Amino acid sequence: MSRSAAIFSGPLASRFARLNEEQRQHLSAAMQTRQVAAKSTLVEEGGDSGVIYLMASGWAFRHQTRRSGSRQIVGLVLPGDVCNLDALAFARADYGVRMLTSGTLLAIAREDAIGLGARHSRISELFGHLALLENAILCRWALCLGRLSAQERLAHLLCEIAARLGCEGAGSFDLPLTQDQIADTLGLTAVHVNRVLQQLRGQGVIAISGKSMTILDYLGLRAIGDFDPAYLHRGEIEGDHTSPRAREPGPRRVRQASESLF
Amino acid sequence: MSRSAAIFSGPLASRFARLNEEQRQHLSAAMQTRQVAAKSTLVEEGGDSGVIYLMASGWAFRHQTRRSGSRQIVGLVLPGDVCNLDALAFARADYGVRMLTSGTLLAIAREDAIGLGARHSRISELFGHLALLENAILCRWALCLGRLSAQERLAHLLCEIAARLGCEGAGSFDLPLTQDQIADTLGLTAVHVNRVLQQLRGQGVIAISGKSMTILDYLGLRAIGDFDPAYLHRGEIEGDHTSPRAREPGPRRVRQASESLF
DNA sequence: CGGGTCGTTGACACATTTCAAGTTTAGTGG
DNA sequence: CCACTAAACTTGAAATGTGTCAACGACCCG
Repeated sequence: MSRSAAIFSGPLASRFARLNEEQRQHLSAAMQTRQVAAKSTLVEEGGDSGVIYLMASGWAFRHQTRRSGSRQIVGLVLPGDVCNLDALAFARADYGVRMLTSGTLLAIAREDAIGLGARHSRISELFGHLALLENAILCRWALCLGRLSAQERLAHLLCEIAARLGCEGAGSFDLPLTQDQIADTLGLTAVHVNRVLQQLRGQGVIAISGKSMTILDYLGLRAIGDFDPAYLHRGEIEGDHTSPRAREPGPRRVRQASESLF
Repeated sequence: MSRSAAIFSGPLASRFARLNEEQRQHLSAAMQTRQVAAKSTLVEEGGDSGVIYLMASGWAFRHQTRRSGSRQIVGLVLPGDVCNLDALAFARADYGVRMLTSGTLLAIAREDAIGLGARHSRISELFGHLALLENAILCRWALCLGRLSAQERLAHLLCEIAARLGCEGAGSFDLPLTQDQIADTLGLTAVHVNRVLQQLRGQGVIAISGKSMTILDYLGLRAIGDFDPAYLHRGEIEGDHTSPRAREPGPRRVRQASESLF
């Protein structure tokens, strides 16, 4: 029966579409739902990562801190994302995770997630793909941090958020980030983020009222931020079960080293 | 038998220490050795990623390019690393990979690697851990790019390279990067990299002659770059088979949702 | 009503870039 | 082995994007 359907609803559903009902049952049997408040800390930087969290609803961010105190946000966790995948490999968290909004999490013990991965190749494959998707996003962030101007970075970030939320094109969404947090994401200061936001407003590509961000000219914003959504690989993880046979475990011929790979 | 011992020698051995002889046999049966010249392109940015490369000896870098032409190096591939792990998940490469030196690669067809991962949970677990290790490094690079000064970034990069090469403490190693490539790694210009290198030489923490980089004062360099090697998780991936039983697939009790995870 | 967080604005400082010209080094062909 | 060329490295002066410091206003929540 569809107990799993109840848990994997909304944004989580598409991320876990590749699993069959049985696999989803195994996962949901090991998971617990938890409501958390805005600003609550899910994972302490450098702390023990005994639990892995899935974001069912709400936003969070991953952050690293220097001894000097300055902070860099190294990832945004949107609905459907895993908060701390790195717990699968490492017992100690490299980054902290804090909620931006209140939200609903699914929690699974680290050892249980590892065990499920070991016993179900599709689950472990899914974890791997999610990790590689995070890598792709981090690579792009490195490009933005290293080679884009402040205005370009801001435009790029807004495009990425819109794309990951699935609300591309002109439209509005709630942006629960303070200018301080945007600055820590883009490697800028809050003062400068403020000025650049007003530039973008002045150019008529975005509009802001409170926490609500409206993209007035999506193509313009894309052009400013040099944004190409290919790196997000949307549809590649979610929709892959259009050809599920090719991925089934089982006897498979492995190419011998004598044949040419080149 | 120990054909795999011949293939997984040197730096690759420690990375694959977690696999048993049988699993290494499966991998090596699907792999081919290839010698490549310096500056050769392994993966084209945006191109098809049909083959996954392991670096047995030599250095390479991963890079992404903007439409404007400016380039960011998003990863260094050192001996023992996988060049393009992302091929496991995506058919199209997000980044290009080019050799810095001549080198020896082990190549495996994308589908074969996926198939091996599906049939051997330890292999797929290993892939996952390597992906998460890259993730940890990328997070740190984001912190460096966003929040460190030019001198700090350069010191941090040199510390990271020394640590990943396993030659920590004072010592020399060949650094096959041009100042241009260092600049593209750190989000700076080559001119500025040159100036900062000379600052570090003036402070007596490093010495350069040709391609040879000598760290004269490792602790000083660490202090300048705010470097803490914890994020490299050395020993955690390689040495994990101190407790291999805990990782064996097989019957495992999964905590029920009624128990508390919190 | 009060206090803190967040946003806004201005003037100034500075790290890094840009531009430009040289020098050294490495690679290549005769 | 030398001559030649391109790539890599150096150095200086000037331009500029972003940071810093400081003050004030708006908003929210208790």
